[in-house]
Amino acid sequence: MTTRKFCLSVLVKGETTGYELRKLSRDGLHRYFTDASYGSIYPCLNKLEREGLVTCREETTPGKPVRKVYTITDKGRAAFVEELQEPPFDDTYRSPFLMLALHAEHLPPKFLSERIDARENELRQRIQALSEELSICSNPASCWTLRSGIETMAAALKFIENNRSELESLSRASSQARVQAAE
Amino acid sequence: MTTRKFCLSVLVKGETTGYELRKLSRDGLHRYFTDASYGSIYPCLNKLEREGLVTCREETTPGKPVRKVYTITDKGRAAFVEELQEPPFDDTYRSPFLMLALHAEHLPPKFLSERIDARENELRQRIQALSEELSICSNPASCWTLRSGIETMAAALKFIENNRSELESLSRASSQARVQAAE
DNA sequence: GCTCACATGTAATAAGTTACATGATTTC
DNA sequence: GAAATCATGTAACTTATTACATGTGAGC
Repeated sequence: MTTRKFCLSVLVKGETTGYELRKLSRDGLHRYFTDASYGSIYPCLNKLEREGLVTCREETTPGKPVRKVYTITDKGRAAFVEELQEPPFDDTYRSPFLMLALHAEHLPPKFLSERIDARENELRQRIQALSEELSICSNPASCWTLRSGIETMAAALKFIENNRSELESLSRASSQARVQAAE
Repeated sequence: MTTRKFCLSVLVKGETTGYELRKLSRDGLHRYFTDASYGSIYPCLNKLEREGLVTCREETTPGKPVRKVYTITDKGRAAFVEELQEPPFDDTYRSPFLMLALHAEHLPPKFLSERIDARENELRQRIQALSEELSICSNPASCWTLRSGIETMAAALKFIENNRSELESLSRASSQARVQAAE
């Protein structure tokens, strides 16, 4: 259902292909909604076509594989607006990083620091990606959504930057304790 | 795998039951990591027991159903620390709310406003729940994680409060346009 | 008398992931 | 010559959800 909404969400804004959909689900704004693989996208597009919510045409560019370009229909547009108004509504946040933070005392200091670095970089990259998208964005609702993401992630990043030393101390302290206990 | 890490994450901090695990996965800090149902928790606990990572004892309180209380073993503790250091590490955020924001123009103004209210309330409730947990929290790593969650959600809430009118205008404007087009 | 909280568990079903299969072109 | 990008798709597998099954006690 997530994949379906995601596909329709992209398609109401314009034509696209399965290959592009997967990229969109990993790179930009749509990362907020899904992280879909080929194995879910292609069957989904076929199903949408069977239901008459999208149409498909094949495009041949010389020297490239055939692309199947999907276009949403009026029926598809109506169905999407309907489905948007159906539950579920609750946002979910799954954070392997915060799971690590929670158990910082049991992790090797080096591993923890590397993970914190990686998380900071991940946030910086995503903030930058969304900022770039924002700078060329003309649709007001898309801009709003991008700004929301940027500000939230900026807050998350700032918290880590300001407080990481505390977490790293915990890891070092209990790491030393383990070494001493072993002696 | 999410459910497994979640169960072990709770169990390293202390004994618990399947019933409690489900509540924890919905209410407090652990909402960040999973939202597990009985159908995933009970089979997971049985598997952990078979693997020797937890032990189980039955507790009978007069007038109440039998509770199966699970305790992590040394082997379980070691396995958890190992598994924590395995991928995946990427945080994922799934936001049906931002999906609505993105398509604000196509939604009825009343529905949108109700959803924004609901999202604000959801954030306020979660911030309050985490703040309460923080006020009685003694473990430094747990405090860190709670504060991280509180600050990030506070930023998300503030953004919505400051910018919701913009989104609501978009919805009203296109709603009026649809009415005029119909006339 | 009804509903909620406590408490465990299974079976059918839905959904998505991973790995595989295929193949051309471009870049290093 | 290797790797990356473009491009579509399937099959086996894993995982989790939903609904069901069962039963007690407390509060309204």
